[in-house]
Amino acid sequence: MRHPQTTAERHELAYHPHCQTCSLSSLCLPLALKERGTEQLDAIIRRRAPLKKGDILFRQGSDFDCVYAVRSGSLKQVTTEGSGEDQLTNFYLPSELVGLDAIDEDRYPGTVVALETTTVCEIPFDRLDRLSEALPELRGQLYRSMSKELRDDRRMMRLLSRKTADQRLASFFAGLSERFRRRGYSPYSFRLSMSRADISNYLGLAVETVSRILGRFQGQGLVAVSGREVNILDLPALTRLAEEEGVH
Amino acid sequence: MRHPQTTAERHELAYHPHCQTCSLSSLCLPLALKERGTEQLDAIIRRRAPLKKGDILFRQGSDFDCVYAVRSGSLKQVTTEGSGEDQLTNFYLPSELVGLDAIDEDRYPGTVVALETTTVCEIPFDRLDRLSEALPELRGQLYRSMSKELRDDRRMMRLLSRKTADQRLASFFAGLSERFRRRGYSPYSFRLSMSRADISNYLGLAVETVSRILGRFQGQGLVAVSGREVNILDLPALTRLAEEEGVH
DNA sequence: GGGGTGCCATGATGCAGGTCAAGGCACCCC
DNA sequence: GGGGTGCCTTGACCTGCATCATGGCACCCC
Repeated sequence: MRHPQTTAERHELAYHPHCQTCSLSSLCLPLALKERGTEQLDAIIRRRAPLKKGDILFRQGSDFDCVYAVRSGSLKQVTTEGSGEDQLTNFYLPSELVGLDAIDEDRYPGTVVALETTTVCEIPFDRLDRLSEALPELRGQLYRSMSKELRDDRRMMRLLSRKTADQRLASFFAGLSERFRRRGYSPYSFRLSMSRADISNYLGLAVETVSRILGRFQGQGLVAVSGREVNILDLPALTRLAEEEGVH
Repeated sequence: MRHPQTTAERHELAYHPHCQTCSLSSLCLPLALKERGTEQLDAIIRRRAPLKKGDILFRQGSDFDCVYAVRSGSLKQVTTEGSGEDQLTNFYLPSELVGLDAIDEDRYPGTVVALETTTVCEIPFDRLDRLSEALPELRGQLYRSMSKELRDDRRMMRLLSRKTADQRLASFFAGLSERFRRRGYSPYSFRLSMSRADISNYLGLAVETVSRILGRFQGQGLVAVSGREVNILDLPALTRLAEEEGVH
């Protein structure tokens, strides 16, 4: 994804790698915390060397001990089951928490891979849990993060079971656009960090279908796509298309 | 769903309607709690009059204040979006928690309806949250419940995006069987509390497809179905079929 | 009994999107 | 330059499942 604030972030990383000064604190875990709480949270967070594109944050089946907050870049979660093909279950953008679905079984249920150069904050879950005892706001934020992920999953199920290929792609772009907007980036112009194959896998379509529909959208003046560079030309129409009911 | 313990449960309801004596305590929230904690949890739980088939536990969009633990019976969660058709996102069985996906937005994201006579325990979330401050085991159990639901959702996404109609139905029956087994009921013989329409909606199929495939399964000696009465004849084969990779 | 209603089954037909195959373009390394 | 590799696009064809339509059965109420 594009990083208009790259320079600022580099500066911040070098000099104040703390929640207090992180540009994401209003979206991320510290959201509801007061000064003191943020400091305490900060104390248990470990920085990690940036991941390069294709680097693995953790592997499916390995022991769960940390959740990760995305600081910059993006990742995908991939689950392999049985003799089967992979299923891409999620993309993660800055401020989102990775690994919450591992708490229950104490093992990560999928492999998480960086889609580009990516930095994350590593948070040992047992310490986070203990800290959430003393900080009701942190606890609430954790509950909310998980609850939001549940809601998003339900939306995804709806997409997969009731929407046509066109609507899936429209939803995907509208969703990305919205996520960028909330993070302060342009909702109209961005660079995809994921390949067509990733998108099609995530949306439950064939790569060819994604390609064709993107072409069609282009023809209809909805978007302008060139490789991974995306310009959304008619967001309202895209949103309308995404919300229209499936033909089922 | 069938209730071999109905008499015992009625007895329990009348005389000791408490977590301490609930037959589900080893599956439900009190799972990891000690005596003392169970009592405290018990103190904030409200009983509710049993719901009859078709009764609504709460409506989509109404204010969130409680989560509910299913005590007996079963429910479905239905989400209506836009101008559209309903999407059935979940079935809930005894010991499962309903409403966890409402925390984030403070409104229930779907309507929850009883599929048969159903009793639930009503738990005000703010009090549960506060109690989870003092009881780390309760907190852990809450985190685990949500995490498990996240994992189940991912499995559902996989089902919806990669599995054929046959595999979806095989997964559905194998899953139900497993859930009954864990609750101490027969994994081979049970009564569906949901209609074919519910099943097809949940699995992202047409009712007709469900009907046809059930017929085929019957012919193959996998199950014997008569109305809502189900006998699983070859669970291993069903499981194998469910796990086979989609043809995509 | 007759007719209404809800739920399920089955048959005929069509289409959205998967599959297979081939080609284009950017980039890299020898 | 040439050839390899990764990623995307486009075209031709085919199939799994939705859709439409009809009928059966159980149950209820008049």
